[in-house]
Amino acid sequence: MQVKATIRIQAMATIYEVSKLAGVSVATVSRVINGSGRVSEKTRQKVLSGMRALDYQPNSIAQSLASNRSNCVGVLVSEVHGPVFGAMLSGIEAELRAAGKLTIFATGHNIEAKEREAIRFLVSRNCDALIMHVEALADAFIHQQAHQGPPVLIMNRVVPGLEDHCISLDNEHGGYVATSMLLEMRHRRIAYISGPLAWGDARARLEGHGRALKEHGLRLDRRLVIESNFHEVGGSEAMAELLRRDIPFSAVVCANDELAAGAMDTLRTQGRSIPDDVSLVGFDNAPLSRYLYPKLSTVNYPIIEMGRMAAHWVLENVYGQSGRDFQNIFEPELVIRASAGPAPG
Amino acid sequence: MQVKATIRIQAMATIYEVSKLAGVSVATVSRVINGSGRVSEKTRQKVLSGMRALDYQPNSIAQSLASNRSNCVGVLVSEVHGPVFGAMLSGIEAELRAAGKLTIFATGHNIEAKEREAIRFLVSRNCDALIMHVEALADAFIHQQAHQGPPVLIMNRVVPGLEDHCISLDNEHGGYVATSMLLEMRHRRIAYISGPLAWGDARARLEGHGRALKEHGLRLDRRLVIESNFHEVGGSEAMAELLRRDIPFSAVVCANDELAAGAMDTLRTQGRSIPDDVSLVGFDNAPLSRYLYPKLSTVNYPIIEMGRMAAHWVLENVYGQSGRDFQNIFEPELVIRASAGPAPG
DNA sequence: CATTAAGATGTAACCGCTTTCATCCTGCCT
DNA sequence: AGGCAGGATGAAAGCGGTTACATCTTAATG
Repeated sequence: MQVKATIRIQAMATIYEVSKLAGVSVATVSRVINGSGRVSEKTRQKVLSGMRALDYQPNSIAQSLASNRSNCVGVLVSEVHGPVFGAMLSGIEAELRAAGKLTIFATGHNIEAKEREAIRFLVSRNCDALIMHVEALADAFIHQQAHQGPPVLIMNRVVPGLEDHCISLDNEHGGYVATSMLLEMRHRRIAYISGPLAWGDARARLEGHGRALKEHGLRLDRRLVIESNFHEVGGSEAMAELLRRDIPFSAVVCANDELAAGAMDTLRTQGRSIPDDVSLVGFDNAPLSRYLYPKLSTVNYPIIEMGRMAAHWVLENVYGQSGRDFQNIFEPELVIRASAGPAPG
Repeated sequence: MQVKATIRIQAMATIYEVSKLAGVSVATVSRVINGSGRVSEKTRQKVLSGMRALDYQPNSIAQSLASNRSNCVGVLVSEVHGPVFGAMLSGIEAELRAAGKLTIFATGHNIEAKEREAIRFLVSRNCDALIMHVEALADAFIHQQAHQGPPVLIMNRVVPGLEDHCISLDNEHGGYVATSMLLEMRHRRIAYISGPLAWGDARARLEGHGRALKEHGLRLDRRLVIESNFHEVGGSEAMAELLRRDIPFSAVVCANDELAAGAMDTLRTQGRSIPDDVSLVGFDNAPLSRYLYPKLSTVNYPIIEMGRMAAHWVLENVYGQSGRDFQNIFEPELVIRASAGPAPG
C-alpha cells in the first residue's frame, strides 16, 4: 500500500517560473545560478530576489542531464561498517560535501563478482569519478576500468602504471617502526603474526619487520612468523601455535589490531602477563585498540586523512578545483600505549 | 590541472541507437526496459539483443528526469563511522541495492543547523524518500518536513503523530532486562550510570531499570544513579564519583557500552575486580563490548536489522513493492558475557 | 463477412536545465 | 554622425529518457 499522498504545499518552482517572475529569459537565470557568462548586476539582483521569493532550488537531475555532469562521486568499499571503511567514507564525504558534491557508495565485500557489479552500479548512476578500495579485482581490470569509465582513484593499493591514481600507506615503513620500537626496548626475540601474504599490504608490513631486525643485526626466525588472516580468531590461533612451538620470544608484532586482540586473549588465557612477559604491538590504530586491556600499542593508519586526500584529488582532477598538493603515500606513525614495555631481564 | 582526457572506447549508446538497431521506436525500447506496457515477445527479443549488442545501459539521470523518480533514498545519520550508524547504513544499503535503489547519505553531527542543511542537501538531490536519524531537530520540524518533502522514516525516535513512520528500540525493556538479570544473580544494590536524561532513549533505559527494581520490591536509590554523557570518559568519571560516594553496590548498569568501558577502566584502576567485586552491564552490544576485558555483558541493539526494516518500509511505501510486515518497535535482548556474575556473599 | 475490441507500436510532447549562437544595446572613436 | 567592439540578453536546440495518445494490426464475435 502506497503512503497516503502527502500534501505538498507547492510543487517545487522551476527555472521557468523564476525567469517569468524576474522578467528575464531562462538562459539568464541559468547564468546567475552557475555564475557563468556575464550578467549585469541589476539583472542579477532581480533574478536572485525572484529565486528567493519562490524558494527556488535548481533541480539537480535536470542540471546533470543538461550538463552531462552528475556532481556525484562513487565510492566502492568492502563494507560500510568496520573501522577502516567507515572512517574512509567519512573523510571523503566531509570534503566532497563541503564542495557541494554528492557521495554515493556501494559495497564489494572483497568478492570479485560483487566488486565488478558494484562498479557497474556506481557507473550506471553516472558518477563523475570513482574512488575504489578493492582487493579482489586484478590490476588488469582496474586498468581497463580506468580507461573506459570515469576517472578512477584507488585506495590502499598501488597499481603498476597507475601510481598517480593511487593513495596508499607505506606499510613497509609501518612494519619497520613497530619492530624498531620493540628493538629499542631491548627485545631480541620478536615474533610476528602476519596477515595473508597473498595481500600486498600484509607482505609489506612483514618486510618492514624484517628490515628492522636486519638493521639491528638480527635475522628473521621463520619459526617465529605465522601467517594468519587479519581476524581476531586468527590471532588467537596464531598465538596458540606460537606458544606451542615453545621457542622463546618476549614480544609480538601483529599485522593488525584484530590479530593483536586475539593474540592478547590467548596470552591471558595461558597466564602470560602483558607487557611483563610479552609485549604486544598491533597495526591500524583501530578504535578497538584503545579498549583492549592493556591498551594496545599500534601503528596509526591515517585513513580519514587519506579519504580526505582522495576527495581532494577528485575535486582537483575532475572538477578542476585547485586544492592542496597531492600526497600519494602516507607515512604511518607509532602510537605507544601500555601493551609494549621493555624486555624482561 | 585536469586529468588527461581518457580515451573512452565508445560513448555510451542511447535508447535511440538501440531503437534504430532493433528497428522499433524508442517508446518500444523504453517499454521493454521497464517492463511496462505490452510488447510482443518477438519484438522484445529484437530489442533485447539490440541492447546487448550495444552494451546499452539506460542513462539513469535521464530516466529520473523523465519519470520524476530518482530511485534513490537519502539517509541522514550523525556520523558515518561509529558502530551504530555504520551498521545502520550497512543494513539499509544492502536491502536497497538488492532492489536496485541507490542510497545516498549525509551527516548531521547532532547539530541542529547541520541536520537541517543535510536534509536540504539530500532533498535537493531529489531522493524519493528520507530515512533520518536525527537528535537535534524538534518534533515540529520533522512534522513539517514529513508534510512538504519526500516521505520520511525516522530511526531511533518516536515522534508523536508520526508513530507509523518511526522505527525504534524498546529502550525501557532493555533497561529492564539488564537490571533483571543482575537481580536474578542476587544483586540487591545496583548502581546506574545514565546517558543525558534530556534524551528520550536515556530516560527510557533508566525507567526500565527502575521498573525491574520495583518488581523485586526494591526502590531506586537516587544516590546510586549518575547522569553522564554516553561517552567513555563520562563513564570513567561517573564511576569515580560513585566510588567516592562510598555507598555500597555490587553491580552497575551502564546506559551504553562506552560508559561501561570507562567505568571498567576506573574500577580496575581502583583495584576492584570485575565481576568478583562489581558486576557490569552495558547497552548496545557495540563491537567494543567484545574487546573489553572481561568481555562485557550487554543488551543487544539490533541496528542492522532495524536498518533493513527501514529499507523495507521505503520499498513498500514509496516504491510499492510488497515486503514483509512492518515492525515498529524492536525488542532488545540480553547478551551475557563475563563482566556480570553472581553477587558476592 | 463486417464489426469490434484488444494488442502492438509509433509520434511527439514533455521533464527542467545548459549552452550555442544570434540579436540588441551602449558607449567610444574617428 | 557613422561605424564598431563588446557586453547583455534571448531564442531554441538539445541532454536521454517516459508516457499519453493516436494509429495500425489482428483475431474474435455475431
